[in-house]
Amino acid sequence: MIQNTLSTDQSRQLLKALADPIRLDVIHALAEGERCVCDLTSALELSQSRLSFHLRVLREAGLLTDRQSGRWTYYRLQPQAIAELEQWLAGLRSRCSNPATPCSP
Amino acid sequence: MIQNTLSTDQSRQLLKALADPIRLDVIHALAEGERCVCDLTSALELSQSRLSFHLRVLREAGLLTDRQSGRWTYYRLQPQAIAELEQWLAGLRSRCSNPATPCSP
DNA sequence: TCAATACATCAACTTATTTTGATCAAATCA
DNA sequence: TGATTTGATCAAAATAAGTTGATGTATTGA
Repeated sequence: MIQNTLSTDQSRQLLKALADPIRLDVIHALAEGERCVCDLTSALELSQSRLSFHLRVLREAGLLTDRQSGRWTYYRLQPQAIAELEQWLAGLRSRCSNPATPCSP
Repeated sequence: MIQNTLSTDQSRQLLKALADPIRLDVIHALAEGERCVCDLTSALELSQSRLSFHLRVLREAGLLTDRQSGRWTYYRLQPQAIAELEQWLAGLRSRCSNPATPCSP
């Protein structure tokens, strides 16, 4: 059995990080593997500081890790963060027994 | 095989709806079954309009349904909405092959 | 060393979300 | 009927999130 280690705060941070179209674009752009920021900037046609802001949100949520190499910073997905969120949601759902028994007619 | 019918917009709406502590409280308060708004108001110690606002967000995201009975409105969870979000996340994750092959040393 | 490139960060601004207090409509009860 | 209760909705205020343009630091290459 897999243990769910996400706190509610971590989960909320993940949910919020994923609830943004630009950040989903970033995730899709990184689906094939890691890329440097300048590459993402031109691929997504975003200003440097704007992209940097969203990369930080994703990184702080645990969805991305970064790696320095020379003057480039490479970002990479952490798909297990998504898996953990899935598990957290499954836990939430399992607590929602929803007995479908109305309190009153 | 289960089809994932959520659009990106629906998923974002669900993610956003779940990324709020008050709304998670509401979900937990409804875990045992449906409750009327006045009951939730006192259970969660929220002002009426504040709770009403969050109920609407949850309802519009598809996480709750409501039912009128006399002068009460009963809200109930739709756990399948969470299940659909889990599936959407699984799809997102599956697209993140993450080959772990750095572009450069 | 000097100029250029990559990228983080900051402050000011804009936009979106949430909260508050008030008003309103429907249902019920005296 | 008139008073009460439930709960939605609205406008204004408060707060949070995102954007912009500028500045700063590290690295590299000329």
